[in-house]
Amino acid sequence: MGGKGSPGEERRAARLRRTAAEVFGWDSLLPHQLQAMEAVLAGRDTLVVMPTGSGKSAVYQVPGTLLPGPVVVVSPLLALQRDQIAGLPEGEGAPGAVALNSDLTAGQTEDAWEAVRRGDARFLYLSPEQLAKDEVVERLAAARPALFVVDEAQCVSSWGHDFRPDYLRLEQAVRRVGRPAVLALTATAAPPVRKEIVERLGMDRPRVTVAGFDRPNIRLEVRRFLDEDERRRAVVERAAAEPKPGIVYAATRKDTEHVAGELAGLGLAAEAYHAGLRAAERSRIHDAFLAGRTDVVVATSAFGMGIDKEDVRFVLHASLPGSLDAYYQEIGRCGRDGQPALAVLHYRPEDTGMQTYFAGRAPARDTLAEVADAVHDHRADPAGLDRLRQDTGLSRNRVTAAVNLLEEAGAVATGEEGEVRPDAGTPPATATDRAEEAAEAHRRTDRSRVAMARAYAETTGCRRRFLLGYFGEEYEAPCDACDTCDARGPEAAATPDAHPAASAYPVGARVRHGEWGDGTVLSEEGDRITVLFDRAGYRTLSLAALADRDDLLTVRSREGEDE
DNA sequence: CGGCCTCCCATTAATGGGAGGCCGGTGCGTTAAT
Repeated sequence: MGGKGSPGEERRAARLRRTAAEVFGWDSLLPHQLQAMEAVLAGRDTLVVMPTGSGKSAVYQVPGTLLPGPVVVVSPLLALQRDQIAGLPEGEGAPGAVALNSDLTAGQTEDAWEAVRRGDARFLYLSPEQLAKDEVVERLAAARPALFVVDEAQCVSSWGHDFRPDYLRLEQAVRRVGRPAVLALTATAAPPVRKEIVERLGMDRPRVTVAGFDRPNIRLEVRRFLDEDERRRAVVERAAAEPKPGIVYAATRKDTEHVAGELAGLGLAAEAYHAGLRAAERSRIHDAFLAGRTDVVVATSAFGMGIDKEDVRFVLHASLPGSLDAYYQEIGRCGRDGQPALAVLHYRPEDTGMQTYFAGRAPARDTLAEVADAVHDHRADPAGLDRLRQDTGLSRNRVTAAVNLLEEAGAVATGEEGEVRPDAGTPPATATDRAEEAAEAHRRTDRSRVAMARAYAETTGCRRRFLLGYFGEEYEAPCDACDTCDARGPEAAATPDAHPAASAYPVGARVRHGEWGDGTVLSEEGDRITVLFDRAGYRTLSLAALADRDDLLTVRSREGEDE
């Protein structure tokens, strides 16, 4: 930033400003927005991490209007696709948009493609699953897209490994449609998540724009409980007492019903929300909340994406979330108007049990072996995912997840037409072993994320400092807006004095540990540092112990240096 | 891994306790049955 740039940059900035004003009616662009838009317009791969409501969509909409071809936008929810299209300007000079998904009849699908072909639809919204279909990829390639956008890009990391494995196959899709520039957008991504997004999408030396994470108007609290009934009572009482509207996140569908029932019994307009409800019921609750007719929605993690409501006053958690990535995303839904808001985590040590269970599910060895065998059987004439599914009788998702792991293990590779080729030097049994190791590494990482969420719940230091440190931002405590800063007073809560050994392991340094391998130093809190190991996940290490054994953790390079 | 439900048993007949088993979150797309 700073206004100085090459003549090319200046010209691009001027075009972007003019388009923003004339087509979209936006008179000013934020520095972060403009910076990312310039990179996109110049054809660079770009990663943008910016809070919801700060104009993230504009980063592709404005340059997308100026680019010479259609813009593919991968979006995880059909409801989100509809919202995005509804939010685009209409009228003369405005770019058209279509969504391609299972809502459409065959005729509507043809009409949509025709609109893309004629250039009437400049933005084309798709789920990652659509891009798993050869026909869709071929038609897209023929349309010569100028930009490939991945919205809610944290899904690559959070859903790609199991729940929606097509997220890990977007790189193939990008290549097959002609390798346009890639733009990844997300509101919440810790450094390792950013790294994974860049790697998994095959982004090339991307321009990275990260807006500040701190949300100073959100007060942070954690309450610890031993007894489940006491916790539940505390959640209900707090939700009843605080200014409305608010959201309560619970771990299970049953819990949402239970808490919503109790709140309704107190006379509040409270609703339970989870994926087990019928679609009509879900959208009714969603709309009522946005319209201000609901006091409290008690929900599982299903509720949230696409909630753009400014005046949410609190987000309570009725149990430990699976990661701080998820937690920060969820609490980020309150206080968007800048007015005081509240985030309280109600925690029991037992909560880690269920989160670890959720984190612990990897494909069965039998599944991996069957898929590895099927790929090997087709080595003379490599098969696509559909054929592998027929051969194995496994579900589409399972086959895709297994192929992803085999590919990560270097045992198979996907070709230009979606065909899966075995590596000639890797017999199926070896491929299965290696894929299993890759799955185990993901499991360890997921479990270490649960451990980090627990560490947040149990920290005695400033909560804001802990959270921001997780997202790679240094913060000088006290924040004066969290329970630990309140309890200890400004002096006690201040950033603890660094241990003398801390300077040996600066934040961002790449390190190697005797047992856990390579990793990155994420944060330092007094006498401890937290390191994210590539294979072993998050670990907290005592600086005193490290000082005693200076060969245990060695620094390989500092931040910004090449290894 | 923990919570919750069911079942069974004991026993001042209607509840209480313990053991065992099962379930637990996110969405797309496709398809079969009305």
